[in-house]
Amino acid sequence: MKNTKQIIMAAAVKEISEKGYLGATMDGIASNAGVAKGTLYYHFKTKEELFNFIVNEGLSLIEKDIEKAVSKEEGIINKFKRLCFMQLKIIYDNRDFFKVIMSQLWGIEIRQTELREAVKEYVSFVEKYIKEAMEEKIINVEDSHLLAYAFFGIMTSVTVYELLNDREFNSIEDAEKIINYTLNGIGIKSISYAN
Amino acid sequence: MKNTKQIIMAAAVKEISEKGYLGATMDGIASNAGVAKGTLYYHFKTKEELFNFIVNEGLSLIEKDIEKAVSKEEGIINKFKRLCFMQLKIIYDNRDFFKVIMSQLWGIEIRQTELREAVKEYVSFVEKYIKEAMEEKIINVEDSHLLAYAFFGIMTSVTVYELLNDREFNSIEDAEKIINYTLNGIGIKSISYAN
DNA sequence: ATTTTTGTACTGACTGGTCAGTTCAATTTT
DNA sequence: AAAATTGAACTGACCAGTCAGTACAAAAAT
Repeated sequence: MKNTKQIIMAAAVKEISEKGYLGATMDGIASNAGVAKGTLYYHFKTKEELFNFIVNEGLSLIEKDIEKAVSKEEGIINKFKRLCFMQLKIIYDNRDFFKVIMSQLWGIEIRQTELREAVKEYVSFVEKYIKEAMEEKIINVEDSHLLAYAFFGIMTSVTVYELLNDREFNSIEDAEKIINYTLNGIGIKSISYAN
Repeated sequence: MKNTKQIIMAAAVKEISEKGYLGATMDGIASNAGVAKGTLYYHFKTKEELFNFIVNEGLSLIEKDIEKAVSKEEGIINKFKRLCFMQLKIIYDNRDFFKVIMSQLWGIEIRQTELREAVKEYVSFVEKYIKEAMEEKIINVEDSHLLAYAFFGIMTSVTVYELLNDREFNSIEDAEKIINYTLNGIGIKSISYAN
């Protein structure tokens, strides 16, 4: 009935989201999961292996979720809108997981460069949809790569917003506002700067 | 002549941006700065104090920079555009500092909640300009608070972009593209979702 | 003019605590 | 019976913070 590996992973995500990778201790994760420390090392060889497993498992589950929801939609416009909405929903539903990702995205340790590769793949996955929409002339931009990252950034700002305001960001209203900014921008036309 | 405190701070930003707060060691920072460990503790009481000093110093310098550049512009439209551009330029010029901020934004440790307070203040500072632009009906959104965070998110995605592609993001072209997405969006009109 | 004192900056060996990872015999679950 | 889990003791590397001492220039005392 109880899947020990899943329980350990959930406890680890919680712990790492709160204390960071180095701040999280194997003892803490074990006691949080309600298992003995030995059990952690029965399922995962090292702390790093546990971390990598969580990241890869998490990201691939999310990709499947998006793929499933988007494929149900008819027409590229609806598909793209659904992609935006799913991205927000998933970040909200997996806040702790995203905190782990965001906090570990920046350094030069092996686990961090590996994480970046995984995230890069995920962004490419999103870019696929953007390219499709571009080819159908649905959206009016020319650089799908750069846009995919801007997309990633605006969506993750949701988590920042929530964290910084001790506020539950879950109203459909707010999600729609964010999506609207993404799709329509904030209004001022054209720009040119240098220096 | 040489300002030891500044040298230490620069070395600390570099070290923490690469290894995170916990991964960075006082020994490493000291040797990186070319001073003895004791010198660190002569200038800063603890590692945490060093961290907090870096964050507050860094953010207030940036605010001053933006204030200065924006106040030179005439008219709210130009001011707002300059704000966008400055934000991108500052992130690019202080990549390591921003990596420190981004990696430490997420946990529940004291230094992290304090950092969030500082960043919150910074976002409020940006929001001020957005509100101004809203009141003058220059931009067509109604929620300045939410927008300030979306703005923060899209701008920081620049750093993610650069990191994930081992690419120097510095061309004015790319900056203009990002600003255009921010101002004009990516094209699809209106949206409504629920579930 | 010289000696003494003071304050500031800096040094680096040392300490005490922490934590990943190990080991393994005993128990429980399947 | 085999697989999974427990629990507790142990090791050794690592690191924040300490502290007694050095260096030295400038001010004060003689």
